[in-house]
Amino acid sequence: MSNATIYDVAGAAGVSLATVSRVLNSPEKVKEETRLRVLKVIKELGYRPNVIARGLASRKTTTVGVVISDITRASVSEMLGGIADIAEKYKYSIKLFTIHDEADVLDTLQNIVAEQVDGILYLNDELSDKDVELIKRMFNENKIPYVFANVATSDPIVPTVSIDYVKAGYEITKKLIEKNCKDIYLLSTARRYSVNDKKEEGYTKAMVEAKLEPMIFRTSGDTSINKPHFETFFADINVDGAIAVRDSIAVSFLNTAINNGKKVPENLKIAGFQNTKYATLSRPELTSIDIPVYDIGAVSMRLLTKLMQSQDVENTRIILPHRIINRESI
Amino acid sequence: MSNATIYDVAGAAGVSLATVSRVLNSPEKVKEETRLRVLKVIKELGYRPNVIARGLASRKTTTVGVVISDITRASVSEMLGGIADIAEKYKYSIKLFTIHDEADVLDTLQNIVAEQVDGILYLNDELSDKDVELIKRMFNENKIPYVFANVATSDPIVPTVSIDYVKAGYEITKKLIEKNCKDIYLLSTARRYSVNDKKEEGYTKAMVEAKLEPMIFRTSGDTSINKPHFETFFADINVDGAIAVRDSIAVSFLNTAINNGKKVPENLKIAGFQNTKYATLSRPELTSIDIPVYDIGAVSMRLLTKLMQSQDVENTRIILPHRIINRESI
DNA sequence: CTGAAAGCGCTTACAG
DNA sequence: CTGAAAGCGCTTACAG
Repeated sequence: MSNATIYDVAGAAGVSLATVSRVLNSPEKVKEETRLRVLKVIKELGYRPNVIARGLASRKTTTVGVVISDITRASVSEMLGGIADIAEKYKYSIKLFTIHDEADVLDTLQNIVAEQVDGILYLNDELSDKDVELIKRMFNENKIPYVFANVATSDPIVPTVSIDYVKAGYEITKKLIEKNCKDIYLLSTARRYSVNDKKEEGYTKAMVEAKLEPMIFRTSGDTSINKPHFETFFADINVDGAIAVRDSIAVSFLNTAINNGKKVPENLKIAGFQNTKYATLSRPELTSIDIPVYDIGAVSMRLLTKLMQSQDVENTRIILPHRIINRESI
Repeated sequence: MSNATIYDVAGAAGVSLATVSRVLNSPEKVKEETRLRVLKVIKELGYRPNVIARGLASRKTTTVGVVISDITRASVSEMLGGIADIAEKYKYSIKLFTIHDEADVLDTLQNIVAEQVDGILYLNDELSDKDVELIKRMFNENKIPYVFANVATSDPIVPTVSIDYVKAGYEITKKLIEKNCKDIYLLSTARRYSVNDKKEEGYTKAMVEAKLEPMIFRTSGDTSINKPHFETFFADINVDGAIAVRDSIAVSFLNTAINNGKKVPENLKIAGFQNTKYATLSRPELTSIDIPVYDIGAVSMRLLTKLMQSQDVENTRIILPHRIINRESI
């Protein structure tokens, strides 16, 4: 079946292999009659150019590397969906790379470069500015275009697609304040993610503006760990508002609150981040900030295609809109 | 940096490029002294072999293709995690392919073959036996090893890693029957997935054995669609037990039941499939069948590595264990 | 143990 | 518009 090579096609069509190659890559240079004949043979033989050989000869692999740190996080698959759809549209293949240790990040990056991808998409929300600097230098040295997706960096040069997490944190906090909450906690993660830092920044700004004291409670994203944390929390803390950096944390907090006799939203208002299925499946349903994860993936990939084709890009720092989805918990 | 080629290394080490290649691929054939010298130069120059050139010359790309139909499903990312971990261990790269239309499946498969991957992992739970037949033939013709992950096929030849969905469906139904439920519904999807068919098969078997009438209610996985379905359901149906093919469907059903005055588990018992976070975040917490998604990915990938290296594999149809996680909803 | 040479399946100037 | 030839960066028999 499709183990025919370009020589087989050339032979059967009575042309040289150069002409077959042109039919595929710059058809306008081939006389229509010849082109049609070659195309016919290609179809009959089920010929598909060997992508590897083409990659070596042309020095373009039409492959992008997608780098992910924690692949098991739910939002990743949705973002991959956006990436895959756009990649397909522009005929790029996707190679997946996972990074575990901060330790071997450099080694992994070198491997990725050796894989000869035409561009790189870096998905990550827990990168420090130092990491970003390292990655940036690495890719620049090898002249390989890259885009960060859903990374909150302060570097003004790095191509990024994200939302404005500071603003989102600010807005949702403001909303609770307007509803007369005074003791508003931010439920964040013990591990520092750059995007959570931004949410905290927005939260803190709103609190300080309202002359309220910012209070950040750090716990784990793992329900079995945060549940006991929240139990002790309710034992001795006054709280009438809470914003969690993830929906799942918000729902876990909400359930514990109800167990402890709190009425939501009457005397405790809760909001989450990400607007996942958790938000609609909780009782009461959760107000949450919708983050266009699919779009972040798709727009990143689109931006990367432009960069790979050296197109002029007016803006390499793209902020996508978020919005608050109002439900019953506020 | 790492734009050095094998020629640069050979030159700097005073050997031929063949020797450099041997140091990398069959070091035992090279005198230790020479090997050490070459290795030193490789390190100094930061040389990494061009993966594409190697792929062309050796006809092995050390890349596996992972084919996914619905990439946005939550279980996919966990399965990818298992795949990625094992792939890394055995030094394989992962190329991702998504299939949308049943229509162009053949075309996509041909593309994948043209990508010269050494093996293919097919993740899918909605394949018909006819599709499986097609895919099988395609890959066999091109002599490319493959494994189906989480696919329920009846074909006894196809390499597969999955759980016994019939048994799981049977066991959970039996459990409800033992708890004296009589009117037990299976909440399944309108769209037919092969794994859901298996769950239905097990459910039906248990019901018939107990001389109860099997009743399958088909709805959507989308909460906004199934919620109104469930509202009308409760308007005129007697039910004291329900098994949903997914946790999210179970939780949606559970919430609607409670809204309609049902007491769970007192007069309605509910179970789900997959044991996701939804199960622990619902009130009451959901009893669910745990499916080792990460393991399915990891074991599939491991099996594929064996197949790619033409190792003798005693068993190419692997059934992983599942178990019922008992919580409050039963 | 090592090197010279052919070859993997393409692309792409260079002639004509 | 088309063909002959060099080359992409490796691997791998084949000699020695």
